[in-house]
Amino acid sequence: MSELLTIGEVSRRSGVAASALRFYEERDLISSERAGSGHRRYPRPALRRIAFIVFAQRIGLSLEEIGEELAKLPPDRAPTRRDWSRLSKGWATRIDERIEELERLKAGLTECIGCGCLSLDRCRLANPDDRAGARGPGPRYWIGDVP
Amino acid sequence: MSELLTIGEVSRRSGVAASALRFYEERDLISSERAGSGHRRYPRPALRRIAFIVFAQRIGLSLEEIGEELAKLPPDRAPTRRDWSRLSKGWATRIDERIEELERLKAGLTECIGCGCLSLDRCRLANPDDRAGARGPGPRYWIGDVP
DNA sequence: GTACAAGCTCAAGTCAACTTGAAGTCAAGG
DNA sequence: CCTTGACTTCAAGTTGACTTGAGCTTGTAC
Repeated sequence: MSELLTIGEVSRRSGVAASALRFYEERDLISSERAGSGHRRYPRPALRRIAFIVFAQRIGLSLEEIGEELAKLPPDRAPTRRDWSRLSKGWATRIDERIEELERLKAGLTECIGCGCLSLDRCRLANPDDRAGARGPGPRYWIGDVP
Repeated sequence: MSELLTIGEVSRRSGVAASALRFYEERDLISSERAGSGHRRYPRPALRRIAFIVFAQRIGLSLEEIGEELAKLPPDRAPTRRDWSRLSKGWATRIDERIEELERLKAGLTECIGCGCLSLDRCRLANPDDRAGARGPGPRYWIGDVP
């Protein structure tokens, strides 16, 4: 097990498909050195970077957002623990918001669907913040049944 | 305000774009009667069905899953409260699971990224169930950094 | 030296959930 | 009658996150 890892090794260790790793590289989320052959060689810290990406995805960030976060890392030196933990600051808030929404939805499960009203101003399927946050394609909010 | 609603009215009342409503109809998630003109006319119960769809989406179900749920409703009569609430049974479990994962991720935020280990067997970014549940494209789990 | 596994690039395909556009019809007000 | 807005269908486009395939090169094991 050498100092530098091949894409296959990184893929097995991270659980991320090699094609996905190449894709991430194309999007500048990760980078690799090249062997004389043109094959990718990853230094061990790349694994942490990839872990960070997977982690952030599970939380709900898009690759673009993740890229913006990663761009905040110092380009000149290997990131320290402090660097990493600074990045994930603020995520807790995001997680909490999503958890709150899920709690609301869970309440609505019995209160709204159970009772049959299913309208947001009376029940609590979504709050004003959710509505304000509606953007992009697809249904993002439920306006309610009153004029 | 008549007995039957036009697609525009339903769109305004539900917050779901008319194009999305047509799309749902194509996917047999909702249905409509037609006026002589060929224009869609929705009976009021359609609003509840649409609310159900939006609700289920927020919880994280795909349209296909939602379709399967809706197919369980009695085709011969208007669904009752009991019908609706039977559908949403089991969702609470699903919500709880997702909340638990988010809690784990939140813990990992400080424990794993903070400490720098970022590997799942030692930290708690994902549990065995998550790994087993890995399917479909994209990274779904993090195998860890040990052989 | 010869398989054959593993890598490479680049273009194109996939999937979900819609949206957009074109080309035409219908309904209501003046 | 005419305009304007709401509606229709059908085909094609969009976005995100990848995957797949073709065609070619490299590395390793016997």
